[in-house]
Amino acid sequence: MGKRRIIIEKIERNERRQVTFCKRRKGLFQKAADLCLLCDVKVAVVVFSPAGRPYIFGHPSVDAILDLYLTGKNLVPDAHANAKLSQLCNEIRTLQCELRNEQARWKLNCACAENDTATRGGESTLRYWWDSIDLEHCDDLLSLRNSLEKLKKNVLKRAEELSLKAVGADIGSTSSSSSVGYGNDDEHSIQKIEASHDNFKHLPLHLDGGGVTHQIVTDVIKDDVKACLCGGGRAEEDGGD
Amino acid sequence: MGKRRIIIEKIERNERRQVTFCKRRKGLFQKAADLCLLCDVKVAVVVFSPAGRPYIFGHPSVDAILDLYLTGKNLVPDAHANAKLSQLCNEIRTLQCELRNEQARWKLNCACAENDTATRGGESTLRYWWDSIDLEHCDDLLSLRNSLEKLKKNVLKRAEELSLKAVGADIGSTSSSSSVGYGNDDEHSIQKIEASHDNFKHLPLHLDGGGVTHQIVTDVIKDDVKACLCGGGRAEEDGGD
DNA sequence: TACTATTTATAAGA
DNA sequence: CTCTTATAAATAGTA
Repeated sequence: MGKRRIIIEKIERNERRQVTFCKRRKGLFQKAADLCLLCDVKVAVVVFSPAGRPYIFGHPSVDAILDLYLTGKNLVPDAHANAKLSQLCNEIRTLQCELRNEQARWKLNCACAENDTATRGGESTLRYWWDSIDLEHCDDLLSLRNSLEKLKKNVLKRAEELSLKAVGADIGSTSSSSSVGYGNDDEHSIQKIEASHDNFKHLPLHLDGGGVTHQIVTDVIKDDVKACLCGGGRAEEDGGD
Repeated sequence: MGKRRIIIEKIERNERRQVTFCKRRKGLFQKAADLCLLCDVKVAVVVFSPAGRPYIFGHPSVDAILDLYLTGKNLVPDAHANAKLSQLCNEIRTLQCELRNEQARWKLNCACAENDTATRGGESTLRYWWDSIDLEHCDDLLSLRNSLEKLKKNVLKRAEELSLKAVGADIGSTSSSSSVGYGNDDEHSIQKIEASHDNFKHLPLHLDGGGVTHQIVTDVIKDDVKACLCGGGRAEEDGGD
């Protein structure tokens, strides 16, 4: 959202990074505040600058929310599984971000090469410069895409195994989990975890909503993505563990 | 950022609120992730849905960050004062949000009244419909503005008193605060708190950056803002407590 | 700091 | 939910 698109990676120039930190920290806190008011929810945000200086936002208060979170983690571990789901989704989102970066870098190269070609027949239904890249006809990206397909299958399978292992016994028992304010959202509940596998059928493009259930899945993803980025070396085995 | 501007207040329609919650939660987590990568900082976000379901984001991990925060709070209280500053700024931001809402509501009314007038001479250098409101010539808003001026002075004064009380003794002693990773940001440090009063000279329009130092200030602000919204009843006394 | 040109995020609608 | 579209917000680069 600036004068030009940027790659989401560490900003090396110190001063610029500092400025961005201020701007985006403010933005983040504002978003958090909006979320609180609009949806009537509790939100806590803790940010540590590189130097270790803490910045916080909390509604109704950081400490109250952290208490709630930490207490709940101990008292209602199965409800807490939900949190892990969302965390996993977020980690995946971060990885996606890195993937997008790589893709963008490639496309930047391609765009330079195609530059003259594009100049004459400039019809420009394209909204972004990388729209002109045809994923199907780019060998590098094609292999990347294949790797992602594999990745998707791996994740899906792991998710299934792990969520069964982690919450299997709890699914169906609708009680015993509303002590500290933990409970069911509207009409949905823990069963959502079961349904969440479906969301992973859309990986790697649609990760929002559901989730998976275990740290290991993250590791799998990290390895696979790494493999993808290195040229699709691994990510071949379908099951493993 | 939608088809039309919305007021930041609780969405009453249940289904719509749920949708917004999902979208904005995702957005918030995405922003947090971006901040981590771009600025190489640690971020933890905890969100509790109305039903008490927890959603979290953390980099490197929620628990690690909460540990760091809670530990630091106990061990290095003066460094932790920084956090309180940022929290205060955020509360103010939330209040500002409410003010904006009131303003928007007023302007919406005004806009309806002015509607025909605007239709003919439609030069439209205006980017938003409320740009057509002239603060100087609107009696209601003028009194609001006056109240805000008073508010600003009150806050400024309180900030001074309280930051002296809270950190006074620590200013100048540059040691004793780098145990848990807490330390000075770049070249700035606790002295920043001292300088932060300056930021309040820009209240109520520019609240980012510095901060004040105590809960009471928040209360003052809340009272004054409330007074402003009720028509500028109080917020007159300059010193008070 | 403030200012814009742009890119993002999202409120509605299908 | 998911996808699209019209708009409002956020913010990168700049003076």
